Parts: sequence; structure tokens; C-alpha cells
Amino acid sequence: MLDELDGLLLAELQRDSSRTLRELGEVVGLSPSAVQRRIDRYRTSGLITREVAVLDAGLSATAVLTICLVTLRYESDQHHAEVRGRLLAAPEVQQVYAVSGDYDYVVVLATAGMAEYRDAGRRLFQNAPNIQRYTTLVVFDPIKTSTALPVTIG
Amino acid sequence: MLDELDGLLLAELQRDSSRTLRELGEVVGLSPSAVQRRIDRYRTSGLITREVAVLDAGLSATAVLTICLVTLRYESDQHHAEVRGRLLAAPEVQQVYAVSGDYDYVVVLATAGMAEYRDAGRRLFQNAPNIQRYTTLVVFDPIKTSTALPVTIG
DNA sequence: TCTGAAAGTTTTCATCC
DNA sequence: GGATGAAAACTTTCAGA
Repeated sequence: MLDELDGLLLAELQRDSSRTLRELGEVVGLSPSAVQRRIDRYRTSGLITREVAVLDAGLSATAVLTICLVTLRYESDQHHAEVRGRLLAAPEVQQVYAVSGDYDYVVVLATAGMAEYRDAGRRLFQNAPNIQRYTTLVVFDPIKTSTALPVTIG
Repeated sequence: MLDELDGLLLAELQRDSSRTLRELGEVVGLSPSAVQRRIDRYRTSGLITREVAVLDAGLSATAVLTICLVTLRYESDQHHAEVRGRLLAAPEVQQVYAVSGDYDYVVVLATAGMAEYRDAGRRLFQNAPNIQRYTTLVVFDPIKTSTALPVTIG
């Protein structure tokens, strides 16, 4: 179970994880070793899955982001597994969400350029089985790209 | 300008930034201090915008992710700025993409539960000016949530 | 611009509260 | 659980190539 200090600490870590244990301790009001013990717990429990550097999409110059809204032809587990496997294996695929609503999947692609996007789109959707239809939205401004989640305490 | 070593190093940092300079150096074939100099350059140039901990959406228990596809009523810069300002100010807003295609914005919301989502949706879209229509997709499985971008060398 | 070694911090870990 | 302090590890700095 998580208390308010965990909520605070996790919010800080989702905002900036590059600080030292002492700096984090000052923010949340704990000693460095107390901070460390909590962070260890998040890591071993799998609550923190990874720590990553986030690049500026604008400065990554020619990077093109596209969002594909995908509907499958068939709804069986096998067909879903097949599509997921294909998406996860593709290096261009940045994010995949299984959704309920007007579509089955929302897929964010990050490619080095427009030509690379066309290739990926054809390979993953156009010439692929089980895809009934898909719509592409080209991102011209990635206004906010956080991964922060709310932490429920208690 | 970035060389192949930068491309390698940036890919590694986007995958796992929690490693030491020595470990990273072993992966890319550089000494710890050479790695550090390059990372410093990424940080001061703004290519690396931040370093964050990524939480497991499943273990974050009651966290609900939703994706809203939003169309504005008017296309002027002022109207866009107004909507963006509102979205950026909301703590529930995890990601915002300005897109071209069938919609104007793709917005990812992360809320502590369904009730919180309903509040946020009403506040940000239903009872808000300039929103012509919006569709909500409820995420029932965040299959992949990376932020990795391709790095163009040269 | 890289390497390698010395100096300065941070993290780790055992111990006590 | 949390704090403290010593040891180990890491990062930073700087001389030399």
C-alpha cells in the first residue's frame, strides 16, 4: 500500500528522475536512505517499469509522428494477438492502445521521415491481414508528451 | 551534428537511462568520461528534454486512460491557443497532439478513475467553448507506451 | 576528442532508534 | 518504518596524447 509520501515521490519521479536521493529527500521531507528504500520498493514491485530519457521531437529534426486509428476485421483473440504481435515487433511503433469505442487500436508511429512512414503504414496496415480499415492522423505538433499517471494512495 | 555513436547512445538512453556511465560506455564502446561529455551535450542542447520514471499503468490500480479525438469549431490561431492553454493547464492531460486529418487534436487523459474521467471530459470538452465535437476511446489495455524517437544522424 | 587517474559525490548497507 | 555513518561505487575533473 502507498501513503501520501509515496504519491508525492512518485509524482516527482515521473516529472524528473535524474535528481539525487538527497534532492528528492528534500522535496518530500525524507532522508536520502528513506527515499532510496521507497524507490527500491517501487522498482522491485514493478510499479516503476523503467527510467528513460525523453527527446525533443522538434529537435529530432526529421522525425515524423503519426497516429493510426485501426479497426480489425475479426474480433477473435487469435486475430487480436496476431495484430498485436506484428505491431510490437515493428521498430516504428511507439505506442499501442487497445481501446473500446469507434476503433480497436490507437497506434502512434515514430519514423525518421515521411517515406519511412509510408513504408510502415503499408507494411503494418495496408498489406496486412485482419485490418478492416485504418485512418491516419499526421502529427504536426506534439504539444505535450508525458507518461505521468495519477497514483492512488491508500 | 550527430554520429552513429550518438544514435546508439540516444537509443540506449531512451530505452533505459538508469545505467551508469560505465555500463553505457561498455554498450557503445566508449570510456565513461566520453559518454558523459556526449550526454552533457544532449542535455544542454535540449535534445534530451528530461529523464523520467515510467509507471506500470496496470499496477497503478485504478488509473483510467482515455483518448479523445477532438474537432474545433473555429480554426483561427486564437481559438487553437485557447484550447491548448486549457488542455495544458489540466493535470489529467497526459499527451496532446495537434494533427491533420479527420480531427484537430488527439488528447490522452490519465485519471484516477472513471468518475474523474467524466469530470475531466465535461470540463475540458463538453462545457468548453470552441469544441465542435469529440469522441472518447476508453483504453482497456495500454499495450506499449514508449516515447522513443528515431534519431537521424549526419 | 578520447583515455586514464585523482578528487569529490552519491549510493549502498549495516546498525540503531 | 526512519535516521545515521562508514564503505563501496559512481561521477566529475583534469592532465596527457
